Amino acid sequence: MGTAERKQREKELRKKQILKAAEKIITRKGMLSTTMEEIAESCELSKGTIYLYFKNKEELNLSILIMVLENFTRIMEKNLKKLNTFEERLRSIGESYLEFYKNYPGDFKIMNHNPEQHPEIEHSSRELERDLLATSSKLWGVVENVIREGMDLGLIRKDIDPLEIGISLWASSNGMIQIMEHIRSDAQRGVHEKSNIEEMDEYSRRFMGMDFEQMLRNLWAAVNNSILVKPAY
Amino acid sequence: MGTAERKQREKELRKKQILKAAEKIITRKGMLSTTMEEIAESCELSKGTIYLYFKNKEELNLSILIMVLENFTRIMEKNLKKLNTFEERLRSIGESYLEFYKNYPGDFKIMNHNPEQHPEIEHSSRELERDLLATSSKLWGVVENVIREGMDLGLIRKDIDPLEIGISLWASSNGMIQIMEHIRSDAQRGVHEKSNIEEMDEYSRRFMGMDFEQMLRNLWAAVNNSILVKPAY
DNA sequence: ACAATAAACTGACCGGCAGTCATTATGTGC
DNA sequence: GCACATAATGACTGCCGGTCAGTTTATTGT
Repeated sequence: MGTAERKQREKELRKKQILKAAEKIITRKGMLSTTMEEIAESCELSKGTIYLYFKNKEELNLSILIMVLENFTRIMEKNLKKLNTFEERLRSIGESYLEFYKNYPGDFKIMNHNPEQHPEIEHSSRELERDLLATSSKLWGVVENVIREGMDLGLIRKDIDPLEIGISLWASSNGMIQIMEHIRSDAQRGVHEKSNIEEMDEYSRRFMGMDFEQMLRNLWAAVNNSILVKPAY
Repeated sequence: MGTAERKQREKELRKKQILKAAEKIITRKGMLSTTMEEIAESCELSKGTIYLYFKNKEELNLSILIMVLENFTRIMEKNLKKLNTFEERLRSIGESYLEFYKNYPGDFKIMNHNPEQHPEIEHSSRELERDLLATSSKLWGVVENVIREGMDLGLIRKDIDPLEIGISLWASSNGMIQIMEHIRSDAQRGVHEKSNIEEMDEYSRRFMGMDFEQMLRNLWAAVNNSILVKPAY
């Protein structure tokens, strides 16, 4: 009798529906401003029902984060598949990141959202934690593989850890974009509609006299240069 | 008659007292978990009074952020003054950052706290915005000056923008530490007491098999190498 | 077809917190 | 010691995350 299985599938489906609906709102309003009530309304359920599928708001947010990370990894992998030379592939990682930031600014913000810890509150399920760790590990792994590829080709110094480079690139990109968000929000607190690269560029130029994308590319170049056997000065 | 002036001074003093008290709590509990009531209690005032000195919680948080940034800039400048050679001074910037992270983990968290924007809510005062921008500009400026010094000595390539390097270093360091916080909080959601370098290192080694400080230093080296005239491989 | 049982769903309610405001207390000038 | 301004208060409002007793809907056994 497949009823139990169908029930299970339906339950998973509902969960996905809620996640999708929540993502839609959160990408517009941000995690903090979005209320559980709003999410419930948008998928035509009551607030209580949401809590049948997610223990609390934090778990819901975490689940969305996992979804977004998976999505980004997919994009990055898709872009990598199209390319043949190692140089292109190394460059492609940064480009994917920038592309994601441009095309999905809301999701990007989710990706970089760092939840504040409340020591008193009971923490989210171990399972979800493991999922998140696994998902981000997979993401870094993709970068790691490209670096490793470069090592095999003798193009990248073998005395460094490929994962370390992956994380460095990732970290510095995040940091750079965050600093830009900071500058933008300092400059235009509460007035803007949504994050986009043109706006970012404008502020970047206005306040620091330089192009944002160019800065990001230069930073990547800096990291890349230091890992290549023959740096391209 | 100096009464008005004294009143003014007293008002400023109160504001500082509130800020100090708030900082003390926030460094322990974080910005989100700290309530206005708690802050009020800790400086023996009522909640309403706090709102006479700060328009809302966001403005209070922003004022604290400015205070923390000023403090960090002071530390960085103090460390720079002690050193004579350019190489030491360049290195010192990164070390100051790490030192601040180790010694004032709560303040460090404030420094990296990115407030979510609520478009509906009226934004904070223009004056405060300008203060924040001026303060962070001053911070980057310190880095910029060291880079410029290196250029004058012919040790740093002149075809790059010193401010850009300053921001890059700052951004990548922030990003790196944030990613570590992420990993740590993924691994140990809600269980830890407070941020400290030993704990960070433990997680860094456990999950990525590498030392956190070493990673940070390597990242700085990467950026530095790409700006030096003769990279030190 | 229908009762028994389980599973999904609801929304009124609770507690906590940001922010408000009518009222009270304190200090200053005359 | 009175008039006035300024500082401070805390009860109150509205919002939101989270709960739970009760209701609706689906499934199973006979």
